[in-house]
Amino acid sequence: MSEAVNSRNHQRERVISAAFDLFAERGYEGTTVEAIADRAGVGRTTFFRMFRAKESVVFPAHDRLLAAIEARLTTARPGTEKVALSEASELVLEQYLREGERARQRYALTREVEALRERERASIFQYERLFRRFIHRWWGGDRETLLRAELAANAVVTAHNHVLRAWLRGEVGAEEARTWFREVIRDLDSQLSWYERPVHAPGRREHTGEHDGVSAASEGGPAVIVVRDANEFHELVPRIQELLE
Amino acid sequence: MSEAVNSRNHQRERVISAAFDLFAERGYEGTTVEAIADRAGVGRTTFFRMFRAKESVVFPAHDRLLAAIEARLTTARPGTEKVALSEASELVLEQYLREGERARQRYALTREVEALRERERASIFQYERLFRRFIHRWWGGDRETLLRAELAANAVVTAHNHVLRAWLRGEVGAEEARTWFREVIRDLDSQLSWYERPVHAPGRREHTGEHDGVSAASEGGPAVIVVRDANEFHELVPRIQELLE
DNA sequence: GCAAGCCTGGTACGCAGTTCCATCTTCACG
DNA sequence: CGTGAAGATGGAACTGCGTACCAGGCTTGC
Repeated sequence: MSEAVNSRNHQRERVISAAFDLFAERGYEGTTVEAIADRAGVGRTTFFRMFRAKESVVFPAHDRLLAAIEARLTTARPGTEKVALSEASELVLEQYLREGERARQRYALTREVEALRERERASIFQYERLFRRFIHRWWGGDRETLLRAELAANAVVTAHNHVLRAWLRGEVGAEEARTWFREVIRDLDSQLSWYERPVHAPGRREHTGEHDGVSAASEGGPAVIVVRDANEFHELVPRIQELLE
Repeated sequence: MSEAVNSRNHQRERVISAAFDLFAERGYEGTTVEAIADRAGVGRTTFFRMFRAKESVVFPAHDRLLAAIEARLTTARPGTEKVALSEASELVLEQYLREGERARQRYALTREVEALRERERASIFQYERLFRRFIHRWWGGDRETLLRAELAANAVVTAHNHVLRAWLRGEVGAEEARTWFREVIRDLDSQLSWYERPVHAPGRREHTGEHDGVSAASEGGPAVIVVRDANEFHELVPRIQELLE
């Protein structure tokens, strides 16, 4: 965590800001990479070392986000897959909400510029593929379940994006978006179950209390418990106890 | 239907063939637009008049296909929407089966070249949007059904592409692909019906037992608890309770 | 303090895609 | 047939993205 690294992060931030400023002033196509580099006080070469392409500066957090999702999905255990799925998507939502105005700027930009829309689609496909990979694995990993896993993954991503876009367009506030998203995921639940229904017999799945708003992942070591509504925690204690055993 | 039009179509065919030949010889990136134009005996300028971009020569029938789908969907009447949906997707499948080897060449090319994969995704999104537009209209066209229309459209397109890809990879023959596709669409039927079912009133969902603890996230939000030793969980309950308040 | 690396920025290059213009073909009409 | 208009063609020049290469400055380790 040396000074050099810190300064590089700062430099990177400066480039991103310069880019967004210029995009706002002259539009995306009207802004050359050279202009961005100049305003940020770096060379054109350095820009391309920081970002693979001009488009990439618009979605700078994408890779980190993908990694975070993968990390969250990896923690899923039998019975907690749906919570993992829901919370992993929520990571994306939260990232955007955190970015706030810049995310909305990017959205406005993306609406206008075809090249950026393509870029956005590429991101969405990466999310879908990631989710599909995990769901497919959870559901057995054989060829017959692949299509269902794909459908399930796409459904989650689509639902998430639907809510996200509403927020990006300013149609709902941050808190509304959160609750709406949870609602949508809950609505989707039966769909995912349907998709999960395998062609042949599934491995049995004991009741784990996932519908009770609590999930737990535990394998001997430390246990992590997620309680969706802290106010009803005491009602859930028996369930949690059960899950931990 | 003059001689000129005929000759132009022929010329266009020559360019496409030249492009595919060169892609096979030197790869996509290794082939310049100038080389394609030269081999086809036309000018570089003419190439860009025929195809918007280098990528476009790889998917030359795309626009026509979109139009055909739209035409088929337009003929849907109350009660025949699902047939229209199924047959419209089948148009795509049939187009590929008709193209035969060239379609498989394109698929192989698309697997290797990122730019072409992006292009393919863009096509898929166009299909999804088209289907969504129609489904949404069929289901009333109000905001509440939009998400469900989106989910339904994506499900159809995803299922179709799944089968199509199996054929493109040579895993199934043409006839198998056709029957499999119909089978898949039939399986999807109950899903589409579910998606069609209107959303619960925007007011409030009544408090059913199975959703306990999940819905009321407005206060406090989810809590995450880490228990270092799951075995001692019960001893920690009072303290956790305390922390949550 | 010196040498071995890396980060930086500059130059040059290839190529996609656009614009402009001169030339050639096609077609309609007298 | 002939002629003029409209449109199609190809060439040349230009912009800008992305890459390769190189030289100079800065950090890092000994």
